[in-house]
Amino acid sequence: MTEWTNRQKEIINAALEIISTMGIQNLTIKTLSKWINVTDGAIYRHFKSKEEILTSIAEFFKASSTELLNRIVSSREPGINKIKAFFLGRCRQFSENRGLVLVMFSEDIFKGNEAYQKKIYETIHSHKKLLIEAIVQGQKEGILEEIEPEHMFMAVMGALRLLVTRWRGADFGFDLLKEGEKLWKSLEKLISI
Amino acid sequence: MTEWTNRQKEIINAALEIISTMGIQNLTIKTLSKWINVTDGAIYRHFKSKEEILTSIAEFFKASSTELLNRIVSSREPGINKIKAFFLGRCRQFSENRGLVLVMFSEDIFKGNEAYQKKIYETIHSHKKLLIEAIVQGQKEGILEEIEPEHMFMAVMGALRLLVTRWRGADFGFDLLKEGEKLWKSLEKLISI
DNA sequence: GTCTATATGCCGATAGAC
DNA sequence: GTCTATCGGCATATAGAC
Repeated sequence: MTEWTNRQKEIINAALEIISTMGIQNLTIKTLSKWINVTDGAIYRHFKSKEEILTSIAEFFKASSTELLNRIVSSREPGINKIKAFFLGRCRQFSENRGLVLVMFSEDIFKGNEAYQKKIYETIHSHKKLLIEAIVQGQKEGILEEIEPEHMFMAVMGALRLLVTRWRGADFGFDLLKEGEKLWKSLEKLISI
Repeated sequence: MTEWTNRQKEIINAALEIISTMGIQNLTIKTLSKWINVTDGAIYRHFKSKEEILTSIAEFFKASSTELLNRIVSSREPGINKIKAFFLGRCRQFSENRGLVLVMFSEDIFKGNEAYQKKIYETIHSHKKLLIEAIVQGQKEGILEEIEPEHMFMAVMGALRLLVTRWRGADFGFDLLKEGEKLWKSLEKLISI
């Protein structure tokens, strides 16, 4: 399933809003149907199960972030610029759709939904692969420190994750992109030679 | 509550085991009572609610990690050694009790249990404060890069978190302490001048 | 497509016998 | 302290009228 009806899109967006404002725990068929002003039974006209809704969210996430990544990878920029573009692109993406934060940073939440987990895992993994290629490229260009590329990946993405976690903890109360830019400047100092 | 009966300790440990093997979703009074071979009603002789069990887990976490941290802080080591000791100490701690991983890295999971969240939040926050003091100390000693201490904290602890997440994803199938040591060597290169 | 009504199951928690 | 039995609540999902 890669094409959705308008109602389906409405449901997916509502689910993302509920997740980001009230937490995944409160995403039930009931809260979802109330959100878009229909009764709970009506939801099942559009999705055959709650699991299918979650899987659709995973597909939405994949579609919207793969686009960002492909744009970056196909550019002929130095490795470090690619990493920066990804780092800040993610900040922008999260700012625009807060629901995606939870989708991406929730290893436990969706336990039990294998289709969902598999898709998220694949997506994150392919991103990781491409970023590590950019790191290797940067090392070859003599700009990045010569450490295990995977370790550099962990430092950069781990820092981003903590920033986003703090942002959520602060109820999205600061400008993620602005703070992301500051953080990136610090990280750049660390990873550059 | 800071002292527990044997049965209570048994229940707390069982809960941690269930969380680490089957996920927090499957921690119910029923799975818990089955795990230690009593009926569900019997649990309520030892804890008055499920919430109280979770809060006890938070207290257990606090007790076991504060001890580590105090030992480190009171030492007269250079700042960077303190950070290293904390980093590897955490790896060791998680290796010894896998349940603690989920306790620490689960912003969402325990939503709804305010007592739990508050305690975990306080604990993590006090650790962060002490670590940042160690970073500032290291910068004064001229050993660590002169960037925003908070950003260095995020890079180091974020990387640790991703390592631990990978460890869990691999079903604890590699030696966390060993991989942690490798990761630390890389991080040391990044943050040192 | 949406409504109301309902089936089914699991959850946390309690009562009372032993 | 543990047992069995049970309550009330809420979850997903279905059936049938409109």
